[in-house]
Amino acid sequence: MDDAAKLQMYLQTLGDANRLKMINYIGERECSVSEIVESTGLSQPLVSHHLRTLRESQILETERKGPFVYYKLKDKRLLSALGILLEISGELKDRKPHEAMFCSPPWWTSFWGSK
Amino acid sequence: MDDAAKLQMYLQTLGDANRLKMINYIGERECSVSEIVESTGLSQPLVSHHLRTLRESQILETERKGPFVYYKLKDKRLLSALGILLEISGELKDRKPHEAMFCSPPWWTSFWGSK
DNA sequence: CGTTCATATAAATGTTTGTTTATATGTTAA
DNA sequence: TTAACATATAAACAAACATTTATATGAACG
Repeated sequence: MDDAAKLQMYLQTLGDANRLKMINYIGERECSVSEIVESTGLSQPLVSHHLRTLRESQILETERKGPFVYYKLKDKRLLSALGILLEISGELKDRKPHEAMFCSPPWWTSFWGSK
Repeated sequence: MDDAAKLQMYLQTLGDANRLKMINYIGERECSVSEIVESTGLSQPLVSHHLRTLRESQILETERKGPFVYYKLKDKRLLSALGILLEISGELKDRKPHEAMFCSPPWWTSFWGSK
């Protein structure tokens, strides 16, 4: 797998509303599956499925603690990149720019409906 | 359309190998469709179709000059963001990092098979 | 051990998406 | 206006993907 393919896979994985919601909720923290299920309002199997995708794309990594499995970002630089992209896309037609969501905390408040 | 949706759309559009190839070829320049067709080796209708997607996502913008239509990036910051993402994804399993493709020229040589 | 809780997987379904083939629109020049 | 070139669109098809429902694995605790 060459670098173009890696980048493509990485971006494709990011380009899903529910997965972005999850990444946004996780941020710089470490979250259990049930926490993500609850905060996103998505079904448990759906969350688990997307988490698998995110893990296989190596965007998230896991650690088991007792009965819980915790997910966190593998590379925090992702937040910077998403910050830029959010800025760019936020300036597109029919809406104006605003505070950055990604980048540095607290950016996980109020935009995605995550609590 | 809220910002989450915009970001999602933006990322989804980026997450395609052929579209990335085209963006990579265009870079900071302004390119005609036939130039892109030739450099990518893709069929003309396919290129035209992807260019439409990129234009509708407001990643590219167009200018007509005589019989030619030129496409260029609407926001050059995209290259910085892609630079970060390329760095991150390049460090993933089964391959090691290397020079950045996006960011500053000449990053459009040699990685995508674009000439 | 057997029950309960947390998470993962499988099969089934409907939708979206990329690609091809064929054709149309638009521009220039003779 | 007709011919030649540049680009765009449409229909048709196949493959990929997100989602649901149902079930399985795995850990803790009585």
